[in-house]
Amino acid sequence: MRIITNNSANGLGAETLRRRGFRLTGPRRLILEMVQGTDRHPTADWVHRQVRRRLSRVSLGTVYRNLRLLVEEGMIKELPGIAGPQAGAARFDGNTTIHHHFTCSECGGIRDLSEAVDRSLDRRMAARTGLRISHHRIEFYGRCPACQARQGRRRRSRKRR
Amino acid sequence: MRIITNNSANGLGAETLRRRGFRLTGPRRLILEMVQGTDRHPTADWVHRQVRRRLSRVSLGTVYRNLRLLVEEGMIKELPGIAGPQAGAARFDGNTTIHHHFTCSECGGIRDLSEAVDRSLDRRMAARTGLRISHHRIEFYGRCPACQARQGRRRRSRKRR
DNA sequence: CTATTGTTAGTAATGATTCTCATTACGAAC
DNA sequence: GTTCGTAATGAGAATCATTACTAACAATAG
Repeated sequence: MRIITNNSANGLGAETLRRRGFRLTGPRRLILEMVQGTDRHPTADWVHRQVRRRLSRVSLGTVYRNLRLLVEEGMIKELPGIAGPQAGAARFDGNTTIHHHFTCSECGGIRDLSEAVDRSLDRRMAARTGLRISHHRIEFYGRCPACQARQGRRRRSRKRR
Repeated sequence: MRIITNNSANGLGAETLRRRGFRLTGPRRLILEMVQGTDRHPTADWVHRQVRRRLSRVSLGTVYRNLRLLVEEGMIKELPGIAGPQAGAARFDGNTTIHHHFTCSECGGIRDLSEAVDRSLDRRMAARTGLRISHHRIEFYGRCPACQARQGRRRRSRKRR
């Protein structure tokens, strides 16, 4: 499985941003870089911790404000949260192309899948249901290699979140 | 599009419940009925309001406790939350069969789709990635008929949650 | 009947997120 | 470079969803 990283390589440069009516300030640039520079589908809190390592006075509110802004501008995406353990916190994704996910139902980790997206599925489903469909996303579930290694020996202690 | 309702029709009767070590008490029975009796993928809060109409002293804590319990017992499911407006609250589903969803990206409403699930996709993806996949779920996105009718005239006022 | 365990309402506590507001940074015009 | 309007920020309060805790009560086993 190839992990899609897709750093930097989206068409929006600093000029585009300025044209759109907002500046690429220090905190904002760092927040964007952090989300784009990882494939961990980070939470706001994780981004905050990372940003602080370089700009220590950045507040959590600023991180949230800018994550929302970047989502609105289409520069990053917000994932539908995961159910079960670790739910409750929003996850963000610097890879704005449509792609599928594999979610480990044990540890809650999410991996991008690089498999091609079947656009014809949208058309077929639209035809059958009469709905206007813009796109779809497939979520695969199972146990990730790491959790498999841990071989369910320890009877799965049910931990919340 | 057919809406899957699937009330009542799962193999677990009252005896099974008792055997499993918990009683189908008044509040608990109502909570289960409410989730199974709707296709709205309700939040805990919605269930609470409904239950109260019949048993007014039921507390919100009881609703949460029992929803989690019913999920653990496999009698209902918890959905991966939706992104964007209205995110932040867990959604539950009385239809425990694997099925796909259509999410309106405008109002956040979720509909069940009755289309067959392609199990071979799991096998193919597992072969390609080496992951152990138990199942998948397809989320379709678009605007629902109701929101389409509202024809984006009113420039979409961005409401949060 | 009595000990044990399950269930509850009510409420406090927590975690994630948003909001408010006073302050600061920036860019354009003078 | 001073001034002015606006965008952006940090800090903390407020809000929302959820969980944890507690004391009381009910069902059940022995």
